[in-house]
Amino acid sequence: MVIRLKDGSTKEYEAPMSVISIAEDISEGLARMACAGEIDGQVVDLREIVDKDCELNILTFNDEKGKAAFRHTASHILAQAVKRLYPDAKCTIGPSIEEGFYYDFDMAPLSREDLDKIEEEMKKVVKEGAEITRFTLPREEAIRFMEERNEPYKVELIRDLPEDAEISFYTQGDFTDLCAGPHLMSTKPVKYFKLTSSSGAYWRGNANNKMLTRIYGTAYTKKADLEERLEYLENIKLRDHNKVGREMEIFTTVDVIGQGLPLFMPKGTKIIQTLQRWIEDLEDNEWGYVRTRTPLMAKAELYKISDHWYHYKDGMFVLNDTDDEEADVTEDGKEVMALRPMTCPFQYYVYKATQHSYRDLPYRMGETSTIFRNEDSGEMHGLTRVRQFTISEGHLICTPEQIKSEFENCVKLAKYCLTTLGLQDDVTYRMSKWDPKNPDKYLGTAEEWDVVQDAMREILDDIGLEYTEEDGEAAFYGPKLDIQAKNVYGKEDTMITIQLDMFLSERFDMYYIDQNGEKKRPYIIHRTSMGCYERTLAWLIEKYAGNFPTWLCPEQVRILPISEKFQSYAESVLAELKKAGIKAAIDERAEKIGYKIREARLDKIPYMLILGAKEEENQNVSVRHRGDDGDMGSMQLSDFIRDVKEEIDTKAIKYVNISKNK
RNA sequence: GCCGAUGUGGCUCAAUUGGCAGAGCAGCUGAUUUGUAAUCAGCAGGUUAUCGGUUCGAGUCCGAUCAUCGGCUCCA
Repeated sequence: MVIRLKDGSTKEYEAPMSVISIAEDISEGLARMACAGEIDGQVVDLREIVDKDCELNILTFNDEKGKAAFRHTASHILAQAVKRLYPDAKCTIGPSIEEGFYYDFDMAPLSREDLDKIEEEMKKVVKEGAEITRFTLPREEAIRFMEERNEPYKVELIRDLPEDAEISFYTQGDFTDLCAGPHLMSTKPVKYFKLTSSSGAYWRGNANNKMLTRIYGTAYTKKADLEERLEYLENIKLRDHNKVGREMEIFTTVDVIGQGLPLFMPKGTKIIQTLQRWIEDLEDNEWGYVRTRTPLMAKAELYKISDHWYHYKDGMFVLNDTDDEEADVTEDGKEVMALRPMTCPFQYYVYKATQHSYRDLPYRMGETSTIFRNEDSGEMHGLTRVRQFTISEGHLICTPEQIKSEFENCVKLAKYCLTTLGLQDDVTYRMSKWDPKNPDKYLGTAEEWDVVQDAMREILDDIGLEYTEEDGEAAFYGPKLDIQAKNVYGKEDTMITIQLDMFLSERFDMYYIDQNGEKKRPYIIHRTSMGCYERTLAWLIEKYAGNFPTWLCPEQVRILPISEKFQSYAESVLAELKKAGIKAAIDERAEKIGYKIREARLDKIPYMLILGAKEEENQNVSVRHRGDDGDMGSMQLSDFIRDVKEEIDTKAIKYVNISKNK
């Protein structure tokens, strides 16, 4: 047989051979590094026997799939250690994940000390360096095998496998686990690992199932890589918006006000105001939007028309609620109301308030819209998951012919916003589809969903966007293009969403008059340009570690006179800056200049002007910025103002900390 | 909502087995008038998240509630 390798070369063998033997034949070093194989694009175990011509790739820790096999083996080592220390623990599943691995056990919760002990036991397992072997069993024997070992979750997993599935097991020393593989050849190479945390996790990810104990860990081939990762986890605190944002006095929370209800302090408010003014002017002046301002609450009736009442009532703050879901008034005659969880129907009524001809379309409505969602108590987090937030909301009412270009423009606008903020490379695009297995959660029929999803896919393909598709992530009224970003901890959130709605114009009886004088149903696009201000601000804090682009900074220049003698000069400089529309302030404290510079840095102010005798004499300023090499020397004030103004006006991203998140 | 951890001045942290709540930074008042990461002195700041219990005595032990954090689940 002829084996083609990654580098284009070929190897010929008379008899069938295992992947690992072929790796050994290529080079001893490669065999040592090998984590898994890839035959014609299919990931396989190192023990896989190759018996025909194929393309073979030996995967090492440097390949994502090799890394996964390595860390999956680490999760088995974890399971082996847990079973030794806690023989009653029941094994469930233990996959590799992006930055490591986890394993879920049915056992009592663990403390950090427990994790340390398990880690010690894992070190013993690795030191023993047991060979890992694979075997398969027929279905009934496999079930019996796990029943004998008192592993009910494994039995359940086997029973749920397709009838024709091959049921494989891996053994390392005194531990055997049901597992599809692939795995390393022994436990020996997994030298550098760390158990990072433990938490609860539902069996099979279902909240109705039992809560298991999950142990998270990470593993590397090199000590330095592990240390780098652990150091990164430590340094995350310097970016974490929830910590940095509070320290910088951007926002705070108060126990008696409640969960998910952040208070923006003057600095945070100024940043949001800057963003909001930018977005509103941008949409209205350059993208053809009209602005609306609609109520924050409405009668239950409205949400019944939109169907939110039936699909989303648990997520709404309902006022004067009754036991009778259909009742529009309480027993003592009060109207049942709800705070709005979205803006859609409100803007629809703005559209409906006047009659529209096809000539009026597309009709693009924008609103800086505050909405309320009654999130479960455990869900709130900093500024990224809150119960009240304000979104750059909008709905576009258009004819069928316009839907494509309007959708495309929404994507362009979102991309423009992201690029302006320097976030364009940190996002992924996801087409969020309905869940065909769960049609009750959605309006409409499978046929209707197919039509609109196909339409969206066609638009996305035409734009040439790179995107993934995911079932079960759609809105109940239509599919979405979600623009996703990860926070510093790697958790993904939707930042921007653009949605196609095919049902609500019918429900709200919206129409336009076409060329023939006939009433026609418009199409609706729900969209946001820059998402919600809370989440976007959180993202910016983490992206720039609080060192925002100058145009967003609540204080752009701090004036630092070296003594009170230069107070009047400082005031004249301040006046010049203010006249130019630059946000500046004088530091009037009498401390040493070095101390003031440090304070300005902690406040993450972009520019510091140092004023003393030299500057006053020359009528100039000594400039430092917050970057690593902060000294810009002295220059004429007018030159400085010109440069800063240009930076602000063009929304340039200069002198900000943009070192990449690892 | 579920599992776990945490909660002491604005911030960071102390407080032996249950035995007088303390320090640094920030703040305020003076003094100092300073050239690139910390000038000196003084003052003030607390019902130890809240409520209840055990105890002669609770920051410390127990219970409940609230909030925060790490996850799970959820996120129109």
